Amino acid sequence: MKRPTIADIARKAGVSKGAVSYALNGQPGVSDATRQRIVAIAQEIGFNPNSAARALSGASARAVGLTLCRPARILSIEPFFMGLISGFEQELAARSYALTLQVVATPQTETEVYRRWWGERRVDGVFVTDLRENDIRIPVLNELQLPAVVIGGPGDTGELAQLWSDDAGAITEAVGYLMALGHRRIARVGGLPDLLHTQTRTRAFTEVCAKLGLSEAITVPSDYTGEEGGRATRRLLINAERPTAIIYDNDVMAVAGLSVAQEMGLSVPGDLSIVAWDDSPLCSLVHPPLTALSRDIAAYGAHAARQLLAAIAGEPVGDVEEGTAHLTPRGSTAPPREN
Amino acid sequence: MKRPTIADIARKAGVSKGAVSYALNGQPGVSDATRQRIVAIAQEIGFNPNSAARALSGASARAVGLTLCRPARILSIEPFFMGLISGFEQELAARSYALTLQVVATPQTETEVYRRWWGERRVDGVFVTDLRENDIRIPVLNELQLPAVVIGGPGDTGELAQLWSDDAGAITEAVGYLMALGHRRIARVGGLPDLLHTQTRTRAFTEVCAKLGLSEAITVPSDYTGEEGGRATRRLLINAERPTAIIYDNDVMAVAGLSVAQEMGLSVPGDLSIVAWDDSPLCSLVHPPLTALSRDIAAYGAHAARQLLAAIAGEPVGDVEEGTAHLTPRGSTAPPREN
DNA sequence: TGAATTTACTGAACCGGATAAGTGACGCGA
DNA sequence: TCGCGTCACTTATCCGGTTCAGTAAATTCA
Repeated sequence: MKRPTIADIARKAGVSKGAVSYALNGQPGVSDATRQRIVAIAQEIGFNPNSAARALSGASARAVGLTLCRPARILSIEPFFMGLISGFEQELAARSYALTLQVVATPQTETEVYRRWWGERRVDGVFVTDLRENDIRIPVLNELQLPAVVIGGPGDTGELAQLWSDDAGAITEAVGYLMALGHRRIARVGGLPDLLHTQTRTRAFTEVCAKLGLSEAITVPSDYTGEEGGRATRRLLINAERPTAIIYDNDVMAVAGLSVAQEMGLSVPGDLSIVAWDDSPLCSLVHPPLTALSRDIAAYGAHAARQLLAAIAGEPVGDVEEGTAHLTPRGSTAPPREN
Repeated sequence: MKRPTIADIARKAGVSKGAVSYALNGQPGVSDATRQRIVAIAQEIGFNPNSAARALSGASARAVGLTLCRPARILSIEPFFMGLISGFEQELAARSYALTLQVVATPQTETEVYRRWWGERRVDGVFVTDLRENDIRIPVLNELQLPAVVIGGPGDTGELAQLWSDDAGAITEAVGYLMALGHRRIARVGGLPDLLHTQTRTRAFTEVCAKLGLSEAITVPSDYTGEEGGRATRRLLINAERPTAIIYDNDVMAVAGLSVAQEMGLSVPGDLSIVAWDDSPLCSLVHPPLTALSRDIAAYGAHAARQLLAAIAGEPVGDVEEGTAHLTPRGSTAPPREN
């Protein structure tokens, strides 16, 4: 089956290729009557502009890219990215931009993918997640002048637009809530320590605990996997002075932590309260359901997509802080047992 | 920054554009010495062929598409798709094919996306998941002659290649195992009933139970979500003659089922054994860890990608049944308690 | 009424590769 | 030594859009 081209439309309408192009793109240079005739013919024969031809003649590729740099077994279970992607799509689909995905092993490979995409003119811009300190991807993107939105800061991204969520506010709310319940020994199982937003959270956690008079605000670094999250929990709970509440940097680790606590014979929330950061259906699935810091990840992604499209369009795009996650109390938190 | 083109390379090497194209694509028509010189220059200036130009001059778009038709909240937590995507990427990245993703709401929209992708010449082929009975996507793909691999059959797909896993074998193994433990009342919480592979599983479950002499092999339909899985579990367990073992069509529902059982005061595996279909890290996270039907989903995806690339290359591609999932016994299964 | 401007187009160049057709130079067999 | 085939290229065309320069007709304005 042959794909219809603007030449086909031009022939049918009895005009030139150029006129068809103007008509379909809403450019001036054709009369309303002709435009309507051309649009009708395009509709009728099911015309879709060849994206390659379009991209080649200097216009945009109408595609944006996302690289995911996590091992497959983490990606498969981590709800965050799929939520983010769903959010991207809401905006992208509406303007018929395609999303190109690539799973990579290292940040080094990510920069290579950016270079290739740029060279191939495959994408008009990219989403950057998991910002690190002195992130090697940032200078590459700046050098290539490839529009990008960086998710997971704030950090030093040069000219690139950024989007992050108010992690300090969220952790203040969580710690305040646990203290109001009567907890005094609160620990945190953190995400990958080299990610910038993990560092932001750690700093905020330490500060807010200090301000509220909690002497020992321990953060155990972890890596977002259930195994590590469980291991970190075990380390925390074998202490004589074990915490009465633990905040986890993602839901997967929180579920693992819950499981470890139950396995050690501790009751949740009686002996240990648990708060999960990011509220996926996972949190409501387990028993007891987990108190979580909820934020609308799809909305977060949609916002990022709008920013990226604006950056691609050449509009000035500032850095944006998304709203604070709010606490959704469920069965995993309660006042600590007197002992 | 200007992208290097073959014209730049041609100028540097003192040859024509055509020679460069032949040299870089391994075509005959240039001497080894010249070829090496050209390749070296391309390397040096970091040349990547413009994908649009390539696609336009009749070659392939070097991209394949995947549409995902599940609501965001299911996608985010369902580990299957991310595992599949990781598998796709293993093969695609190796041959520098891009993966274009689109999240859609209905199968109807999927067909529209296929038409658009075809018209735009954006992809060379597509992955089709969640095959249904009389699936409306199949005739569209056959009409467009768009290469495709259908995952989740077997079913009637005309000329399109198919890949499915041996669900009957897997369920035979699971039921056999539970019977060997002494279970006689085994139920199943199924996935979306209109998906073909769910129907295959249901049929196989009924058959194998009948063959092994289990009179009541109930399948409760569900939709892969935790909520529905939990609800279905509750319905099963309030029966006087409640099952002593339940097989779930995915891990999310199994986890939810576990949670419901515990909430109802039933011990797992003492009062109820649980088997999950598809073994994600989720199964090892909960307490007790879930016995699961494990299959290598990434390998499944990689296999599908190889098939799709072969179909795109015009090679004959037959239907393939992937290996049977094997049972990984964990703490959620045990002999039923005497009562 | 004639000149200037605007409208509604057409024709052709261009983007950057792939590729068919053409062209010398060279080697080799008769 | 002629003719033929092969090699190593070059030249030119094509893919399907976008866009700029040009043009004839219609309209505006003095």
